[in-house]
Amino acid sequence: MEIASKYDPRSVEEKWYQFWIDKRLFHSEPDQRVPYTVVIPPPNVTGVLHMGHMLNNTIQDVLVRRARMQGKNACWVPGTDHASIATEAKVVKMLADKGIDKRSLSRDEFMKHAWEWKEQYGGIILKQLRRLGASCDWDRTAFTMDEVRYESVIRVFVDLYNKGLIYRGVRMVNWDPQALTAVSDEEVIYKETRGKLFYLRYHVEGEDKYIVVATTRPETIMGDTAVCVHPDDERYQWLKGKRVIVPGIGRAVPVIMDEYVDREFGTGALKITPAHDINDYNLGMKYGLESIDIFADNGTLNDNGGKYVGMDRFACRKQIIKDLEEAGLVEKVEDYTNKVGHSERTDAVIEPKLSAQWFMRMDGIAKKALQVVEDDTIRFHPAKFKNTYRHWLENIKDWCISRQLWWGQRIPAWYLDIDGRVEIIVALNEEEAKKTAAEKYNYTGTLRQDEDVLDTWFSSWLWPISLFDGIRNPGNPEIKYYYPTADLITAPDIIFFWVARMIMAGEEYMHDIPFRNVYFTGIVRDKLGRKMSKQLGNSPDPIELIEKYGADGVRMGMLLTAPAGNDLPFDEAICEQGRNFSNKLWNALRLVSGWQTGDIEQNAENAVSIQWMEQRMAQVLEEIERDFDQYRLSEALMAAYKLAWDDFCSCYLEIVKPAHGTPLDRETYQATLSIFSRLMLILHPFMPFVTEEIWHTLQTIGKTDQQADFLNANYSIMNQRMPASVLYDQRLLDQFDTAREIIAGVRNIRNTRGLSPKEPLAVHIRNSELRVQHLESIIRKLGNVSEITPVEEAPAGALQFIVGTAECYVPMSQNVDKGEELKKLQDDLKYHEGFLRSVIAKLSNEKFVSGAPAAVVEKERNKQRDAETKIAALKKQIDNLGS
RNA sequence: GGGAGUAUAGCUCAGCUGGUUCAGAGCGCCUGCCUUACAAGCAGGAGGUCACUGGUUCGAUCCCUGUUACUCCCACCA
Repeated sequence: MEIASKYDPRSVEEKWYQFWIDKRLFHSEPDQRVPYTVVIPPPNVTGVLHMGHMLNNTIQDVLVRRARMQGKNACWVPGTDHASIATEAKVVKMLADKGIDKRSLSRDEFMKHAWEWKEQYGGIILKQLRRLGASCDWDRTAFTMDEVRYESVIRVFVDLYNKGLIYRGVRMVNWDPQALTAVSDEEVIYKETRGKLFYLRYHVEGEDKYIVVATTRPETIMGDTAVCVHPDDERYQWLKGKRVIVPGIGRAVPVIMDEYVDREFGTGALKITPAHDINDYNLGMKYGLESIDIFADNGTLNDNGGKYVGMDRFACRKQIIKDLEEAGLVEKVEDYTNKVGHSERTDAVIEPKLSAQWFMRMDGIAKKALQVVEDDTIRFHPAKFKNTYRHWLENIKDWCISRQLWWGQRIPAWYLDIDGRVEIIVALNEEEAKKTAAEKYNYTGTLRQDEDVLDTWFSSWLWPISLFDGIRNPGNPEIKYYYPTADLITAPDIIFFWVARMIMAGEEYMHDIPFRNVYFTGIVRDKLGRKMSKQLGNSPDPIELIEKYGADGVRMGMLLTAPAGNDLPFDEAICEQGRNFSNKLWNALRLVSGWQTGDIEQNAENAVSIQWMEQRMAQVLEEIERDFDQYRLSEALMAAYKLAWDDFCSCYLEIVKPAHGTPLDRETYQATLSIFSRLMLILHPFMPFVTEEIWHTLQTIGKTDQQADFLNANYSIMNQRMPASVLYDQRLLDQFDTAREIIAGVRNIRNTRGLSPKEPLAVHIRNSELRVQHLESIIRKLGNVSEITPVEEAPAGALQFIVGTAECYVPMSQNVDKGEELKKLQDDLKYHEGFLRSVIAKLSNEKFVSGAPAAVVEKERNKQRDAETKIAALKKQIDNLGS
C-alpha cells in the first residue's frame, strides 16, 4: 500500500470526527459503570473560540477521553451561556444598525429579535469545538436560558426568597451607564487611570476665607452636601460648626468632622457627595446628610445638574473646571493616577449609584462553601488558589443579582399597590402570584412584574445540577448518577463568579459538592507575556491554527506549554512540534506497514528488544499515571512523547527493522504491531485523530478486505482499554541503557572523527563488569560495530571512552592524535580525582559518618569505590598512551 | 494599603520528605549527514556561581532571615 510521506491531518480529522458522531461514541447514559462527569464551563453563546477556550477544552477532552478508555462512563456535557449584558449589547447594536431603536420596541418584540439572533449566530463556538476533537455528548447540549435551565433558575429564586436569602433593597451599586444596568462587585475591573487632581476653593459662608478641597471628580460638586475634615486636624479647627459655599454652585453646606478623612491626602479636606460615592454615602448616612443625585442613568447630568443638564459626565468635568477657573475658584491642578472602576462587559467607567436592586445574602452559605475547600473535600489544582478562595469568602458581601436588562431570566416578582403601599409577591409564575395576591391581600387587580432580569451567573451557578434537571426533579436517575461531577476545568479569573457559587448551589440544593477537583488553567498570553485580546490583535485564530498544524498538533502545542495554574506564553511555533510528532508517528506507520514477514526464526536481538520495549512501556505508564493523578498533563504528554519518539522509533524500530528487501519474523512483527497499537492508545487522549487513524491501519494489517471493512466500521480506538502499568524489570532497563551508552560512545567517535556510519568499527572492552553480552548484537547493529571483544590490556592506537567503570577502546586504522587524547583523559582524570576528594572528605568527617543515615553513608562508599576504579582505569589509559 | 505566588541552561518549565551518579527535560543553538519510514528527519555536541545576602546543618537548588525583580488577587483613600 502506498502512503504519503507527509501526514495530512485535514481529511483524517474530518473523517474520524464524523465517524465518532455517527457511532454516537460520545453519548452517555447512566449504567453500571463508574461515572466520570465533566460539565463544560459554558462559553458565551455569542462568543467565538479563542485560545483560552482551546486550552480549557483540550484539557477537558484529554481527561474525558482517558476516563472513557479506563472503562468509566464518561459524560462531558456541552452548552452555552446566555451572557445577558454582552448578548443584549450585541442585539441592541444589531438593531441599531438596522435603524431600530431598542426603546421603540416592547419587551416581547425585543426578545423575539434576540432569540432570532441567538438561533442564527449563537453557538458557533460549539461547532468550532468539534474541530478541536472535543468529545462532548452533543445530545445533551444545553443553554442557560433553555426551558429546563430557565425554570430551574426561577424555582431557585423563589425558593431562596422564601427562605429569606433573597431580598430587595436600595443600595449603592455599581452602575454601568452604557449597558444601563447594575453590575456586581466582581464585574468591576479597577484600572490604573491617568487623571487630574483638582484643588477647589470652598469659601466659608459669611467670611473672607476659604478652604481648599482636592477632588478627582469636580463634576460631582453639584451633589455636594458637606465638606469633611479630620476632627484632630489643627489646620481646620477654626472651621468647626461653619458652613462653606460649594464653588460655582453657591449652595452652602456644613463642615463635618470625621476620622474617616486621611489628613495626608490632598489638603486633608474632603467633599462629600453621598449620591455618588460609596464612602460619602456612608458618611451621609452617619450624619444625616442630604443626598442629591445629579446623574441620569446614561451618565449625563440630570435636572439637578444646573446649567450642565444633559451634558455627559466627562464633558461636564472639563466644562466645570473651565468655568471655575474663570471664576478664580481653582487653586491648582495636579496630574494624578488612580484606580477607576470599569465595567467588565462594556468597559464603561462605573458610576456608583443608589438604586433598588435584588440581593442574595451570602454569609451563611459562604461558610459552608469555604468548609468543603478547606478540608479538601474539593481539591484545587494548584492548591494555591485555596488562599484566594478563602480570602474572598471570608470578606464576602451580598450578591447583587438583578440586572436592568431584558435578555435573561425575568425576576419572578410581582408588585401590587394597596392603599398607597407596594407589596411584593414572589411566585413561580403570574398565576401563582395572582393566587397569592387574592389569598393574602384579597387583591384581584393587575400585577406588575419586576422589569429586571437575573445576573447570568445566577443561572450558571446551577449548571452542574440543572444540566441533569436536578432542580426541577430532585433525585431523578440522571442527577443521582452523574452528580457530583468529577473534574471542573476552568480559568482562575472566574473562581468567584462561578466556582465558588457552584459550590454554594451544590451545598444548598444537593447537600453535596458539585465536583471533586478543580483544575485551574493558566491564562493564555502571547509570547511577550501580554494577555491575548482583540484590541491588541495578538490572539491567533484557533481554527486557522488547526488548519495549519492539525487539531492534534495544536492540542499538543497547548498542552506542552500548560502547567496547571501557570500563565502560558503561547508561541505558535510550539504547534509545529505537535505537527512534527503527528508526522513522526505517521512515518513509523509507513515503515511498519511496509514490512514483509517470512517463515524465519526470531533472532535474539529482536526477542530481547521486545522484552525491553515492554518493560520500558510499563515504566513510562507508571510515570504517566502518576502525572495524571497530580493533573500534570504536560508532563504526562512529554513522557508519552519520548516513549514514542526516543524509545519506540529511534531505538526499538531501528533494532528490529529488517534490512531492505528482507523479511521479518512473524513473532517480532506481531509484537511490534501490538506495541505500536498500545502506544496509540496511550497517546489517544492527547492526539485523538492521528492515533485513531494509525490504530485502525495497524488493526487491519494482514486482514482480508472484508475483515478490515468490518473492523473499520465497528471499532474505535476510543473504546479500547487504556494500558495500565505492570511490574517491570529494572535490571533489563539499566542494561539497555548501558548498551545505548556504548552505542552513543561509538557514534560519538565516528562523529568527531568524521568517519562514515557505513564503516564498521571494533570495540574492545576492558575491566568489564558490564552485563551486556546478551545485548551485543544490538550494539553491533545500532553502532555498526564489527566485533566486541574483551581485552586484558588496552590496545595501542585506539580511541577510548568509559561507560560506568568499563573502559571501551575503538582501534583506529588512521593515526590517533595522542596529544588530544591525552588531554581528554587528563581532564577526565582531574574531574574524577576532585570528585573522589570530596567523597573522601565527607567520609572522613566523623559527624557525617555518625550523623547521616547508614544508606547514605553506604552510597558514599560506593561512590568512592567507583571513583577509584575509574581513576585507576584512566591512569592506565594515560600510561598506555604515553608509552 | 493588605495578601499570595514566582525567581533553575537562549526560551518554557521539572526537580517529591535537604545527601554531586540531580543540576534535568522539551524547544532553540552548534557540527556532520538527503543512511530507501520520516530534512516536519538522523547522529553527535555545547550551554547553568540553581536571583542576591546572611543563617540552620556534617551537608542546601531544596529549610529559615533579609534584599531585589516580576506576576496575580483583594481593598472605599477623595
